Amino acid sequence: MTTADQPRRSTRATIVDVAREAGVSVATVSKVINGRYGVSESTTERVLGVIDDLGYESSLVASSLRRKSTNVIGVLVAEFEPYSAELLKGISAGLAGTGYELLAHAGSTDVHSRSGWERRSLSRLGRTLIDGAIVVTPSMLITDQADIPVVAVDPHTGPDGPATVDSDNLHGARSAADHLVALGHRRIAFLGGRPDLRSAQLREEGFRASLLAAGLTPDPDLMKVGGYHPDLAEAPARELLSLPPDRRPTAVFAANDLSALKVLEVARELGLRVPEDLSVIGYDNVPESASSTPPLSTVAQPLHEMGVTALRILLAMLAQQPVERHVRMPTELVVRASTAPPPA
Amino acid sequence: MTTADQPRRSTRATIVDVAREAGVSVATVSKVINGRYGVSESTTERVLGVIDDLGYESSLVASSLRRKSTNVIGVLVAEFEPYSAELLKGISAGLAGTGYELLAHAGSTDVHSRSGWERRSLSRLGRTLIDGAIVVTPSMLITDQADIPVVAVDPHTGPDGPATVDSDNLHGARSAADHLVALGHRRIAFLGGRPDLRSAQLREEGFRASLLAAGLTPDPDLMKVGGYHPDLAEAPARELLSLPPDRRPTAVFAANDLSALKVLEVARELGLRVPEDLSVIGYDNVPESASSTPPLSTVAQPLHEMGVTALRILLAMLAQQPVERHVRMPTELVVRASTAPPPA
DNA sequence: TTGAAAGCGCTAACAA
DNA sequence: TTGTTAGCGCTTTCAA
Repeated sequence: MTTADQPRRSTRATIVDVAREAGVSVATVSKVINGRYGVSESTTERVLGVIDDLGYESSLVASSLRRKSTNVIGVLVAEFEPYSAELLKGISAGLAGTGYELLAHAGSTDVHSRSGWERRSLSRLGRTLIDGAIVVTPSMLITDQADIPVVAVDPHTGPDGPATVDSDNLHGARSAADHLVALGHRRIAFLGGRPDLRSAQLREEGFRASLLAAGLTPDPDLMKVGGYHPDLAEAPARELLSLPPDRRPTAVFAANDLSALKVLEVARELGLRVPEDLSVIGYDNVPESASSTPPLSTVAQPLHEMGVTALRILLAMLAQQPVERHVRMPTELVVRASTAPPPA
Repeated sequence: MTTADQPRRSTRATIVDVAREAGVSVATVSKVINGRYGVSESTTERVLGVIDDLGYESSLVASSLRRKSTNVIGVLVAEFEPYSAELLKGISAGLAGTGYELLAHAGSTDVHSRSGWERRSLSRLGRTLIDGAIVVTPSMLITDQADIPVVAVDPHTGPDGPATVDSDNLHGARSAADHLVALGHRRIAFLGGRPDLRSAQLREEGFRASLLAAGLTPDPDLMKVGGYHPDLAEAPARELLSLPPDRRPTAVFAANDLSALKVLEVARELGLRVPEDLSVIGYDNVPESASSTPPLSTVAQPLHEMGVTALRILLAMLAQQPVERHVRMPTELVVRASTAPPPA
């Protein structure tokens, strides 16, 4: 049996098309779709047949607008870079069998005007498109913008915000800097992250603590901010490595792998060999860090598990179940080939 | 100045709230938001002020429903695994400055019932939520489900479907198998991909061609299908490696890295050393392949560029500009540590 | 320059 | 068991 009496529209079929074709009301079709009681078996069958014929699928947008819940989880990121991509893999894996769908939204287009994207995304999607959200490295404190459950991964600094998942940044940074110190480095630079994120502050703190414990004084000239982003890290990296040899750092601890990778790039450009002339260590252990030249020493965060955990917390919140609101995960030093003793 | 005369609602502000607060009609607020002409400067200012006070952001869902276009690009995947994540990174990077937002949708929850997810996603999101879509490894031939522009990455096999981006699978597979042959392997197994995808068929074809060219006959017992998915690849991998030593392959070419990684895992479990007892080569060069033990030899596809290209084609289609509808990208053999001459 | 009203595709009372 | 009706939050004619 073919389709409508009218010439086949080129646009997708709507519930109205189905209703007309099946000779029932729109409400009845809706009931069939959503498995509500009170539709005769014969009608159900007929409607289902038409739905099949027409290849009808309900519009997520339209039903979201009307319904209170949508069964979709939102993952809000500024952009899809290695860090958020790893979290996404974990979240996606954790989603299997939960009955939820996943919608990931990249909200910020410009590197420089990237504050507040999560507030905007949350407002635009919250309560209508998504039932709950995981927001990755929010650029500001999240309040209950959209009155949906939210968990933040690598949260913004500030007093009681949303539920959070992070890793032990203080300890992680300490272990990275300790590693450099243990190798014998004395002029160690720090290429910081986004100052608004608690993680960046803690990594700096860990760095300082390590140096102090070793009897070294962090040199203000060797402390730069790279914003966790390669584009933002390039200039400070270049400054650091362009210092005269006697003042140039023999090692740099970059607050994330992307910045560290950029340091590698700049070093190569300036003719500095890593690790012979310069040691570099990153943070995060994104997959890319293993395949750089040389492979990057770094501090591993369990990104997949952090994603899974964030999802678990969010699902518990959605199910109104009690759940811990702050989870901190361990880190691990990963020594690869970008760190070595300083040049003699 | 504080907010409403009414007790602050706990739900997000809507356009009605803004209108009430500003003492204008909803239509006027809409005009202000969308920069339409015909609103006095003073009114505009007042409305903008209220919007700011209330932290109002328009609901993507509601405006999508009413509008014809949404300025958002959809990326439709079955799940977020390394392959789609890499494409996503490329797409995300390419999106900067285009004015489009990105919404990535994971449509399939279950590994086993994963056929047709893209048809569903396309119907549910198309024309209402997204202006165009990039669909990754579609499980079926895409017709104009949603009458929005679509480009498929790693397309389904079949006659003229949507615009496509893929890489030279025939040549890539050939180079992988040639590598194994050149190392001296004679009993080479093939762990295939998803038979419905053109890429999987071509990789098998390339494999056969290589063996034939070397005067070897592909052994049907050593040809398995792994479906590109670790969960689906485990059983066939185990079968292959559990064969008696004289019939067991000395090398396996897995049709994608995820399957190859699974082979590594199974080999380890069975006490086979890689590459001493068994060589393994994958396909894709996802970042994970570089950090396995041992690092995986593989065939690189330029995944970021493929993502960027798919986006470029899609944007051209959206802009009604002429554009090539099929782009094939080159591949490159990446030899790492998982391949070596066969045991003597 | 402003607002009233219709309607996007759907769901949920409520009536019939 | 089915259909009528009233919206969800927004944009867009069209009148005022």
